Amino acid sequence: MTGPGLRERKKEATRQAIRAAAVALYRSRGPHEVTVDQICEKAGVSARTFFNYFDSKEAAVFSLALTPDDVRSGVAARPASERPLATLRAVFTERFTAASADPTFGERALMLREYPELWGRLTHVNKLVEEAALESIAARTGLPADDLYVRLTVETALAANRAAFKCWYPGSDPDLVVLLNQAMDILDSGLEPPM
Amino acid sequence: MTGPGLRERKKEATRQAIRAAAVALYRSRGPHEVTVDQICEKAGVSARTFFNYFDSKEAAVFSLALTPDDVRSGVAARPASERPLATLRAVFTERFTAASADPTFGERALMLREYPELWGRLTHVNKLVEEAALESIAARTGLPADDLYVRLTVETALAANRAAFKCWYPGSDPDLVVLLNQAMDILDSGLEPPM
DNA sequence: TTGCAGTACTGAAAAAGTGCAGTAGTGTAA
DNA sequence: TTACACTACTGCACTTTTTCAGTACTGCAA
Repeated sequence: MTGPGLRERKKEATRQAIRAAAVALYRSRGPHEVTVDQICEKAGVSARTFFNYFDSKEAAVFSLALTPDDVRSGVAARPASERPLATLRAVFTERFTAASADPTFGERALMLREYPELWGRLTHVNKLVEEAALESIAARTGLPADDLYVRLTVETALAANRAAFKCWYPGSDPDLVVLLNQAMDILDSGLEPPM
Repeated sequence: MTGPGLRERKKEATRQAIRAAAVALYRSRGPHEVTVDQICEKAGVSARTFFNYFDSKEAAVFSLALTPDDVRSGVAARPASERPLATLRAVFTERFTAASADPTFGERALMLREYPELWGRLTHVNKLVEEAALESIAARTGLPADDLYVRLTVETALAANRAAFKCWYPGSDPDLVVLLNQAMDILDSGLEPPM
């Protein structure tokens, strides 16, 4: 009822302050002009604390809304009878809903639009997410991870993700989750042309 | 140039947060209805931390703008040739100027006006301030602390203090320091009626 | 009167955060 | 090239804050 203790809440607040400061500086000065010290000063935190939270400067900015562990535990929590694509839709929408609560989420999206060269930093993490999804769906269906159906399902779900994310304008309608659901609906309809 | 370190600044911020929360709750709920836990919750701090900063619930609210040590060191810092009343004026105005920077100072004044029964809590501290002033002025003049001139000077200065404080409406002109100076001017003029 | 709930407060241990000193890499100017 | 300044990052000692497990007091109801 009372939620997490004071310690947890303050910890999360610190993490959030660092992230917010980092993203804001990346946006206002450009990724190349930002130092750890500046982030720390803006976040009201010492450099040492910064590195207690993030392994690197980049990590503060690129910690994703969707982690491999999210995917694994999310898939595991869904009923086994569910269609794989429906499972991934549920997991992704659930994660994005949670991410929307993070004030820096929209900021980060805008940052990526403003400095597209930063997309490169995400490829590695995206690959990890994909692998997690492959493994999870494979385990659930009993198929091998390199089965065509499994691969296609995962690729398709991630494609819907990317499409929704790129169509999304943070802070304005429609919501990212709405867009993602629309994309998934289109997939469900077999990519029927929308008339 | 860079001022106190991050640690010192955060410490002061915590102290201030506790004081602000305590005074605000005293004002909004009345002194009797406030618990330490409520103050802590509002200040975003654990109960233990509260007691690391203040010996008691009351101490958070009644920590004075003018402490005995302030008086002692303040007087010692003034030139020995100065008239005792001028010394006390300087010390008091200097302290009140500093206190005005404290956002809770006006709040506390209003609290005392709203709950006059709280004045009683201040008598002990006021006595300590008076003693400090007596000792300091006595030491400076070479007179005994119970000398009439010394006593009168201290009592008079404190009276000016009280008068200014009670005439003052926090947040509006004239400033507390201005009022104190006016009171001291009147004393300097030998309590000439203001025409 | 007894028991109980709530509040003030304390001590000790663990966690979070800071300061410092130092290593390593990188760009830049002489 | 060398030298120097700046930045990223680490290890360690230290301080601050939280958590937990208490004791003591106070008002209130059975």
